[in-house]
Amino acid sequence: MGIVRKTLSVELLLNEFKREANAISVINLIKRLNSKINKTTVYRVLEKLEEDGTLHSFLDSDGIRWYAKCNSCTKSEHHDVHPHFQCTDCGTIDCLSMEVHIPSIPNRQVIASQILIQGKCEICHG
Amino acid sequence: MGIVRKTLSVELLLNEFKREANAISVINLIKRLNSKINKTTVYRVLEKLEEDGTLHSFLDSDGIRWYAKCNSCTKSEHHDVHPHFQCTDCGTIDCLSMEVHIPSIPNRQVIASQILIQGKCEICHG
DNA sequence: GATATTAATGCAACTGAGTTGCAAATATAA
DNA sequence: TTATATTTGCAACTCAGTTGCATTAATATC
Repeated sequence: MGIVRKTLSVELLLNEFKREANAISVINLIKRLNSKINKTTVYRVLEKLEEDGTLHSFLDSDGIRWYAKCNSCTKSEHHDVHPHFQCTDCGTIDCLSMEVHIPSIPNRQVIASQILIQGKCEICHG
Repeated sequence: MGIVRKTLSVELLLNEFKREANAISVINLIKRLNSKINKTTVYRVLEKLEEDGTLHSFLDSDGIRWYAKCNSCTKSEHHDVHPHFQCTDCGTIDCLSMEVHIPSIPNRQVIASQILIQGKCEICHG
């Protein structure tokens, strides 16, 4: 159903993404907003923001859920299909603004793909 | 440390992969071998078989761990780097014997990548 | 602005995949 | 055959994420 009411929880969560260029794990968001929002609410608001096309989510190599801003998605069309890059040193994840071409596969219909690239980020690589 | 002793648990688990072309989730293996092997042992043996380069593991879009046979990996070299395809209808996952090219990224060092493609498999696509 | 309606929230308890510590069992070396 | 070191089962635990329900708060209506 997406976000219907402009509540404090929605505002606080959107704020976190305004001042953060990278993706943020749900675990981290729960910690950051610990004194202000209940963890159940964090999960529920994030889910709605994803439905709206405001955020998108994905899992890292440990199965932990992360969220990041969408660039040009809407409620009906989610076209934020890019790889995510996780630094093996600092753990930071960010969205890569590039396309990885998935070749078509005989007798199969490709609907979506999730790509997680692991390596050293700009800072830790140096 | 990998597999050191040829135990019944190792044999039973390897058997499951001998008669299965596709990947198998740990959950499924625990169910299949429920009366024969304790779940802790299933996790531990799979871990060792992965160290040996006999199996490789990955997570699906729900964060559930799956295992599949390796083709040409050894204890020291794991080069089974291929995408996995999960059918959104039947849930089956299999390894795709193709390479997806990950372009090099400025100022970053790419170490590994995990690609999960979702769509309709050969059977469900029909 | 006051009140009714409905969505959103907090809380506590739960779920389920995966892990840990330890004593008992079993494969291999001696 | 016995010693020793690995493997196993069990029970209890961890922790991310979910559920049900009563309470609170945002919006619509009067």
